[in-house]
Amino acid sequence: MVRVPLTPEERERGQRLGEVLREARGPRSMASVAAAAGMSVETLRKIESGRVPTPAFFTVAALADELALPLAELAAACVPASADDHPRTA
Amino acid sequence: MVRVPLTPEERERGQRLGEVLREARGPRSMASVAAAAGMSVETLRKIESGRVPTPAFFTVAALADELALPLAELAAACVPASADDHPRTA
DNA sequence: AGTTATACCGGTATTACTATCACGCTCATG
DNA sequence: CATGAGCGTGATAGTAATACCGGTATAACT
Repeated sequence: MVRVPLTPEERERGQRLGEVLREARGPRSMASVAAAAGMSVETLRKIESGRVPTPAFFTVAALADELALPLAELAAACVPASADDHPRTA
Repeated sequence: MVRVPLTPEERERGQRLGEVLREARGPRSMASVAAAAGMSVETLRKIESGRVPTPAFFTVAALADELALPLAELAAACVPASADDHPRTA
């Protein structure tokens, strides 16, 4: 296996990412946000629904910027809080 | 064309991303950073060298976390300063 | 009823990312 | 000289992201 398929954990993480983004979009339409962020509506829909669990960095960055969502907060929201991979500051 | 190839601008942006990451890695070896961030050394090398201009969001997030680099700063460093895509506050 | 706007879904096409392998280069050390 | 660590490059393989298309459903408004 050259490229390992996405694990269920990664897919769940993608779902959380999508939920946070949808939350942040609020009442705005998918079309306007997608256009403002420079991507197709299909892509935004798949990201929000979690069907694209690991979007490109700049895709997420453009969305976060457009939605005034801090990137760090967005990344942190995707980790289930107890799954800390760097507990050296704990 | 269903999926548009990456533009030269996107590739340059990827090169800047790689440069910032390499800068942040400092004297640490690629192998240790890649292992700590959960990816192969080849992947890290390609990202740093800009040969992978648009890595996955969580790949970059893991690297930034490992290198103690703020995600927002990293994203901001990839925009050539004058190319502001949201001049509505200007 | 017809139109418009929004959103969801499946399929399809094309490109890009991730990983492994293999080889070459440089430098330091024995 | 041999060896090893670290970095670079190319080929190969397999999965995923992005975009376009057509169809469907719901709600609001004329």
